[in-house]
Amino acid sequence: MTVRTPADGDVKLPGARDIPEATVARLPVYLRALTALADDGTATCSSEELAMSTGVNSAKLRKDLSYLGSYGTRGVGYDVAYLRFQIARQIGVTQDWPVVIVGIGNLGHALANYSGFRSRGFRVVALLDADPHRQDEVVAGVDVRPFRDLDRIVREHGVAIGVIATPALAAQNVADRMVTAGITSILNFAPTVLAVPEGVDVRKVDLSIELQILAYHEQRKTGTAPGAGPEAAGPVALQGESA
Amino acid sequence: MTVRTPADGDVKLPGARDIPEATVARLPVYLRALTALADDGTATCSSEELAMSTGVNSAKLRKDLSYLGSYGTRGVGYDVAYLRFQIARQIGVTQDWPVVIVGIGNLGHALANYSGFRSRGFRVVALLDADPHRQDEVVAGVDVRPFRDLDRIVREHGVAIGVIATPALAAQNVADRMVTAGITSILNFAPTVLAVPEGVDVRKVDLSIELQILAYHEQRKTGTAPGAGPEAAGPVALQGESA
DNA sequence: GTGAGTTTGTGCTCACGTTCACAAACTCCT
DNA sequence: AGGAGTTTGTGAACGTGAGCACAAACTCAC
Repeated sequence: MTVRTPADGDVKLPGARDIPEATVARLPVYLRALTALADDGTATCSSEELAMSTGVNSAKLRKDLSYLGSYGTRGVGYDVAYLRFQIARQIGVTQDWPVVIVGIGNLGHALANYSGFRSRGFRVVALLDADPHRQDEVVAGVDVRPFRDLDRIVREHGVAIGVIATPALAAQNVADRMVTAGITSILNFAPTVLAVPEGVDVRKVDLSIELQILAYHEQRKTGTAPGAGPEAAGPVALQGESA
Repeated sequence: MTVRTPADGDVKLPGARDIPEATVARLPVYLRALTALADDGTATCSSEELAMSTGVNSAKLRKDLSYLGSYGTRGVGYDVAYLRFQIARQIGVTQDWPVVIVGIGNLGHALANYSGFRSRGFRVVALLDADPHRQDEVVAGVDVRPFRDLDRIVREHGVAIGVIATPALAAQNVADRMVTAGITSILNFAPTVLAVPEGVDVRKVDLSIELQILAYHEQRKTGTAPGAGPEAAGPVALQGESA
């Protein structure tokens, strides 16, 4: 459809048009579904089928894909392998991104062992922890290094993405150090709001926030109170008025 | 402002007006910030201060809070303890919700040990795993039970919220069993799209999707390729046309 | 080649969420 | 008491996203 435009001024590189944020968030889902189809040996699929297995509306899916380009064939559908590659290219996971994980507690262990990283475009190049007691360990084939090695590791491997799995109190300091080292994208599992300079992206994953959102809806579904116990109930004014 | 409406038909219970989804997702963030302020002994805070520490726009914050009711004082700000209670009440975490975690792998361990659950309105009443080898273990003071006990545990404790931390292949089956047992809210860590009946809420947390979203933006910032290596570059047609 | 059937790509409309900007309501000082 | 300063609550404008519905473009059979 870029071909259709009669006299368009801006000459963008092909495939570099800006994709809506909501669409970007769904592309990985499509990518995963397409990978599953490819593994099953399916060669072609319609937007309806793909929509079914990803849980989105088929019209929305087609519109999402149309932002990448016109990669389907009317009357036929999408070529699974081809579309898969195009999405992977747009996301940028045709090659592996080196990542560092900071904080090797329970969660850090789980992340380091998560096989989905490797298979989906990421490679853990280092596990860092400030605690010297942990620095003997070898987790998932990668040995734990002292946190002060961050700069060197980031430089050597060209790391752009960092994962924070530390307690909340350490997170901001870790983030600052990451930014100084040259990391520009951070995935934060610590329950804190991080302050970072312009140009650095932060995404946050927070377990208890997710649960609380569920609790809100759950409360609306059933009466009010959780569990089987009796309730103290009552809106109870409790008004304290400033101190 | 409900008072303002001249002749409104629907008589809702006070505090039961419907809150926009985007606002609901931010309430837990406000709650956490207010808890921190209360622990510091702060009695009062303005929307500007609260906005600062939660990383949102102050106007948005005020509008969010206005959906709960009119709990501030003009010229003064919000009473920390009072607002905190009101938000907790709206979310429904004034009492603890009992939850079950299914799948005690690396991630399950991390979740079971996560102290933020208990302190933020949730109580892990059972850890379930289908693997008999794991059923001797005691994790975080809770012992691991066989998955088939799900129904009984849900019934006994009045569990409404379940967490899935199994491999992708097992997730749908676990979800089905949860729904049958009476669970109506599911937090899914497995990288699969779950099919559930109407009335059941599912929230998904997917590590590699988060990383892929970061990768997309990272790719736009720097040139194109990740790491320090040389690039194969080129948009390369690679057009395969069906198989 | 032509017509019937299928599936994509997209214009349009509506709903939701964000942000601005300002009146209303409060405190504090004189 | 009154005015200056502060902060909330919200109407209104704007931007983004979702979904419908349909023309355009393809395949296949004859």
